[in-house]
Amino acid sequence: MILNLDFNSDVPIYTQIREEIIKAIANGNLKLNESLPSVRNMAEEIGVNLHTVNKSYNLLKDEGYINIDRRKGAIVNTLPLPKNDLNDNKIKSMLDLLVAQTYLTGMSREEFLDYSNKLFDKYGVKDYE
Amino acid sequence: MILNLDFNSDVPIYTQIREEIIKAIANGNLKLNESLPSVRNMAEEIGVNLHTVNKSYNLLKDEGYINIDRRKGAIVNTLPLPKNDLNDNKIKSMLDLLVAQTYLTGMSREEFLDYSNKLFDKYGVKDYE
Amino acid sequence: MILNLDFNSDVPIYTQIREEIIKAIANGNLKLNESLPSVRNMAEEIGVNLHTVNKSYNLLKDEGYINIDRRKGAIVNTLPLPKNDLNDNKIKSMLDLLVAQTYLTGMSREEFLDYSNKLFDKYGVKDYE
Amino acid sequence: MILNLDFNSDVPIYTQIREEIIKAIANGNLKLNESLPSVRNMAEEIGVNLHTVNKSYNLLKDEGYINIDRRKGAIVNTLPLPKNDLNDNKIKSMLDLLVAQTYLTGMSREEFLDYSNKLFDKYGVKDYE
DNA sequence: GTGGTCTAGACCACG
DNA sequence: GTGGTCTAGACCACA
Repeated sequence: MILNLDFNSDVPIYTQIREEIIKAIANGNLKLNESLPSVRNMAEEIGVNLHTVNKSYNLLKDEGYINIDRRKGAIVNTLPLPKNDLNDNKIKSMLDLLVAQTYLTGMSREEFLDYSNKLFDKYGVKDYE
Repeated sequence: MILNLDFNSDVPIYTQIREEIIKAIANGNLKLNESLPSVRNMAEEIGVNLHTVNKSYNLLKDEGYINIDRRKGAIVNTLPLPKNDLNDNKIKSMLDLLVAQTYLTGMSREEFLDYSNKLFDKYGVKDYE
Repeated sequence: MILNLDFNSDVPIYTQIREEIIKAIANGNLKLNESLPSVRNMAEEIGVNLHTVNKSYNLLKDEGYINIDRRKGAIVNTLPLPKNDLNDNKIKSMLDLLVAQTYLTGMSREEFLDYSNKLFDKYGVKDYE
Repeated sequence: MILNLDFNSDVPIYTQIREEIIKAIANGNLKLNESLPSVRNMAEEIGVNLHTVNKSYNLLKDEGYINIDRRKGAIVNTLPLPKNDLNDNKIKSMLDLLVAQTYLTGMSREEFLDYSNKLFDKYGVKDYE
């Protein structure tokens, strides 16, 4: 389990861990129903505090990406996640800001959509099933 | 100048101000070369400290969205912004995460692209000129 | 950590702090990967507000001289800094003005170059490695 | 009299005017004993306040670069300026900082000296007379 | 214990 | 009247 973390970033470590795990699930590095490393192992592996990893796992649980089972530890949830208005709205709100920035910084609509498509390809073909 | 702020959010207020202003520029509520309210006016209007607004303005200046002119105060920069690798990479990195989340939460590629297109329409037709 | 500050100067204190730290790094008083005093300690030591020191540290971070690590505080970056056109241009622009002034005030080219060489000697022999 | 000013810079306008005039004198665009434009004309030409130009001229006078004569207005002083410890120390102090930054940002001593020599060439050959 | 954020209020530099 | 700087003091997020 390799996470790409930047300790000099002003993005909190627990947020970075959350984001890296989401990407890992999306691109298949973490398979459905697979167990994540234990909080303790993960913390040791990447050299951060137990609390930090714990916070990330709890975030991911609250958002529905993983389940935390007393016996089996943290496991990736079956996908797609049950529809969830909160997640949906968060995504749309982020997308709104992102498109505004894209528009203002001169990246074309076409370039944006192309790049989006490339990312969807990377993450799977679920929408074509 | 109405900004949609959530004082209970854990997103810093100066970040929210920054984001709201970017959207306002993109959708034309703030016109090119138009002056933004002075730091003090804006602060009073939205009920925060002037330093908070000041921090937002300086962020926007550093990112190229506005200029701070000693004579005229803060004014919207002419667009599109000069190409800027930093902004570009930030956008692509955000998009990566966003698509991962979209993919996992069951929003389809089509829905995502449709929504993106709607946002681009909202923000202008620059790419069809 | 002794900084040479002039509270009566019209150069802002945070700028003076920035400059003193740059010199301290260059002449080895601050070693690579060494931690700088915490914002609060430094502020107390030199008798200014912690926000003033904070601003200096953030400037230095933005310019690449130091990193601010959530775990270890502010630490001197490994050198030389990654090539950076912005810094490069700033230096050349300052040098332009400086040579103009030197030329007009009667300091000879030779004296200027000698003094420069002495300063390079003081700051290390990196360029002879 | 063309001055290269940046109204979005955080360097005060009067400072920029001062610096541009120093460079203009050094490279011969302003000849010795030549009159500078009147405060009023200069202000109109570059679109700034009278006070701003006035402040620049007074600075230049205090530093010895120009003389201000009631009848003839501001005229470039004969060069080189009379030796002046204040100016000398200012230059050495700026040079110190500049070399520190150069050293840390990886520009080599050779490149620095080469560039300095080029600038001296641009500004004249006084030191070889 | 570290830096990050925010507030309140003051004075100054600039144009 | 504008933003820039600085102070004092508080609370929070993070690790």
